[in-house]
Amino acid sequence: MNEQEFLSSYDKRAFDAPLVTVDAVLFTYHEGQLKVLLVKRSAHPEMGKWALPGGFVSETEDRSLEDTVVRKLREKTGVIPPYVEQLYTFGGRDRDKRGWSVTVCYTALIAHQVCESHIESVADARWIPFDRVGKLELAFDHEEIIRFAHERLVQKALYSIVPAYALPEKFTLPELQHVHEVIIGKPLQKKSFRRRIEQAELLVDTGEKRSETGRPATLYRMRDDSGSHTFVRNLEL
Amino acid sequence: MNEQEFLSSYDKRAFDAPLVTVDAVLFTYHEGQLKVLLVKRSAHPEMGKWALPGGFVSETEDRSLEDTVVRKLREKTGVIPPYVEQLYTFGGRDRDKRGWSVTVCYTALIAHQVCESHIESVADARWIPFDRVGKLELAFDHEEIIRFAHERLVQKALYSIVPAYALPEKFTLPELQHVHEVIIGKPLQKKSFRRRIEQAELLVDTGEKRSETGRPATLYRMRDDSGSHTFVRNLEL
DNA sequence: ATAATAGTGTCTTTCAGACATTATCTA
DNA sequence: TAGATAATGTCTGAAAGACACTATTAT
Repeated sequence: MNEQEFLSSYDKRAFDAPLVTVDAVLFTYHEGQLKVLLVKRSAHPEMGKWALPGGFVSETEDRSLEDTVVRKLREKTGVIPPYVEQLYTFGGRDRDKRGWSVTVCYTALIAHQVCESHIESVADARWIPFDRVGKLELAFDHEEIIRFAHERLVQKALYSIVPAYALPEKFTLPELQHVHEVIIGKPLQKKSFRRRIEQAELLVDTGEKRSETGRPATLYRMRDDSGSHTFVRNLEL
Repeated sequence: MNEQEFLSSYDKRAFDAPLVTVDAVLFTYHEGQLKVLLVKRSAHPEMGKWALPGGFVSETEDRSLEDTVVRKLREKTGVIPPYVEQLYTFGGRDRDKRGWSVTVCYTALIAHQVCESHIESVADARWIPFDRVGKLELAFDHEEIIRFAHERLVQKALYSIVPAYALPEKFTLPELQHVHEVIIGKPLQKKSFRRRIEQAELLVDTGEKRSETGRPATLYRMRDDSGSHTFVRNLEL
């Protein structure tokens, strides 16, 4: 038998295969807090519980796993988040009552403001403060997944400015520092924080200032590639 | 309908699901080189090409994805590698001619010596120098996966001593440094390399020495948790 | 003694921590 | 002018880079 013959006689459905889903831990920064997007399950199993946005791969709509996660996130937020990165794949016999299952999980970040109106229009989606995730009963192993995503995000906050994707296009340095502080749960040295970002030239001065109370702060914008920059030395935990 | 009723009437096979496989990039250090374990495919598709060790999840044998990868690696090497970590999940419509597929990939490390005899007994498995991977025509997207695993391993070599898992239980510091140098493709400062390992107390002096030519080198053993230690500062790339 | 490899001493450089000081706004 | 917040100056400390030097073996 040659490969052509093999492929034309091959039937994927003849084998037991795990369920495959894609889930996203979408973080944002709002009202001084780190928040996670959760969706109330409207179908069995685990109906009524809060869960991560996600769902099954569509063999017709999706060419890749990224397509799946982006499609799912756009359904809930109305936009494509500027930062989407694969987190980890959780798989096992017992994590879903329907049978052996695999979920490919992503971490995503977005500015609260750009999806606020759309999320309010989606009845089942809500931003939940990260601090309160422990108080909810989440579906499947989604609480574990959120904790895992958070741990990874803490590391990123120590050696990159990836958390900037949780802010609007223009933001101030004190704002960005506060996002980092909220993520890692500890205050940072203002000087150290600014110095490393300046030296690596990761932000562009927009020329604008934002004034609330006190001295107005400079508004910056990320450079195109500054999300992928990693400092050689971590901030202290 | 309640959840019980839902579950008893649920049929996984009623839905189109991607193929799910698990693959491993198993590295070792031998003859001064970094090598990768490859397996010659004996079945369609891509029959005859070199591929990563791996295969389908077994719903009966495996309780988790780690079970699958460990089972597959033990089949080829005869032992369970001391370091197995999830790398990335590659998925898409076109990566496997059988249809939409997902492969959950792992990076693993092992000492050459502990599996040498078993691999020689497995007709289809071979250690390939990492440098020569580009010259082979690999199955599926396995070359891309190996490059990805290597990039991740380079990072680990800069901020951890994870590469030590590619060595036997007892090894010398110059040996370990050379593994790091071969991985990152660049010489390192002897003093810097030793200093950080000593300060973090990651290795235990076995009291033994190894003598080849020149001054005998101290033989060390890893501490139980030293694989998970990360230095706060990277070595220079 | 020489060659070879292991291991140390020590000065320089880099960059984060600490924290005082100055700058710029509003009320 | 006082209060608030933004931004800087500058000293200290920790850890890596560079590279010369010493130590221990075999021949």
